[in-house]
Amino acid sequence: MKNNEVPEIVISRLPLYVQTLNQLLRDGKSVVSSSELGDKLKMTSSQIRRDLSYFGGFGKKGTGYDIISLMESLRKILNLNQIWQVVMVGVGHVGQALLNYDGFSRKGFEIIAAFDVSPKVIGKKYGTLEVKSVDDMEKEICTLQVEIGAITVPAESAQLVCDRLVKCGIKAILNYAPVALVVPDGIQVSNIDPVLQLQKMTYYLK
Amino acid sequence: MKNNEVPEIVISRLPLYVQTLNQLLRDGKSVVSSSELGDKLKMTSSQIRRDLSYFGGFGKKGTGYDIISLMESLRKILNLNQIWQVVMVGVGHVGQALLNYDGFSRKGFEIIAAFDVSPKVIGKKYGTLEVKSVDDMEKEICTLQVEIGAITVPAESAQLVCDRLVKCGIKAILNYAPVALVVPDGIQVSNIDPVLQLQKMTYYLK
DNA sequence: TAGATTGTTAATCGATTAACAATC
DNA sequence: TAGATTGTTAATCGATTAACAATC
Repeated sequence: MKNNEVPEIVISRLPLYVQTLNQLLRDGKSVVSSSELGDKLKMTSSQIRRDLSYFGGFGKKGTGYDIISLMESLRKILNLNQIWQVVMVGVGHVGQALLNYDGFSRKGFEIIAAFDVSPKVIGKKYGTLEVKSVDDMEKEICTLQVEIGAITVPAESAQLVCDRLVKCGIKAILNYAPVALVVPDGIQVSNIDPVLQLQKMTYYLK
Repeated sequence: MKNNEVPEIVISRLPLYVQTLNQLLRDGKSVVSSSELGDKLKMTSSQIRRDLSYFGGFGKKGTGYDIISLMESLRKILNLNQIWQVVMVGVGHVGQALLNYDGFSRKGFEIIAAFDVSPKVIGKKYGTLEVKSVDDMEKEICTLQVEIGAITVPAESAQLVCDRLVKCGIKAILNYAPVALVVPDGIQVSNIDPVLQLQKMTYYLK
């Protein structure tokens, strides 16, 4: 790490730890060692202890980690003890699947607004949420404190939508469009493109 | 790298190169240098040249890379010059979105069978594809030469579905369920979990 | 030719792993 | 106490970058 920042790759593993701890908890366990956790995640116990040590000491020597308290610590580090509001742009098939996906809300992410260009979906309701015209996007969200946006529009319009979201103060973007978005420094982008994933797997096939 | 294998991280960048080359082509360019490509992808030109050099020399000194021929070479390396058949299990909201997503077929991935447990969707047609009962999965696909499976079932049943797919000869799995699947050596798994992506971004927010 | 850019090697950087003293 | 496992440091490993000769 450059100064005293935690490497991004370490951060990206924390949600996996939370997920696995949850699973262990559901299996009825209450304590776990770094090597058990490592087995589950196909990682070395060293790496897990090293990762955690960036944030402090969470275990008890000779015993391991209390699952609930470790999970709580990690959730606090990742800012997961709050409900994060999300704005969605594009209510095609992917957008609709996301609106219907309860995993979002169960994990603390709430879609509070959805926009589209098509009169076919504008006005449509998903639960209590009504799809609005993308023309009204700035008016609707720039005053709110939303920090997360989901882009589920076609590739051609993704960059434009992205620019507009950033202008409205969005700081993190979940991008479903198959394009590499250009954003200013300090804006997080996560790309979800199943085709890229498939294309790297086919290298190993045949 | 251990022996003479290409590092996985290099492989994972190749589809991005293909994507960007496509974009440049659409913009009307026919030649690109490693530094231009690096600018687009926020990478150093060194890294791009190093990555490509694992597979040979594709450029011309003093000039750069012919976009079409580099793209063609990369597509061949990734085995993208064929149509890959995909079997899908789970036709809920996510599965339906995938069935309706034309990006799959446009990029050479064809969903040839879809299975579900629910009588509500069994028999339903998406284009020419009819959803079948998951009970018939083995009967339907074990004899085929499909190598790719998409798991779009709830978390609870994902591992079971995964085991059955592997038994049918599936070698690569696109997993939409929020669980870490356990698979035998040599089976590729790519996880698509938007929540994990969101959870690593929230670390940097607030 | 002169300028540009590749392909490749060596240097650097960062991440992972091994080892072990501390201690529950 | 003896056994187990943490937290941390040092060693190792692998990936990225810089540099440059080759050459289009």
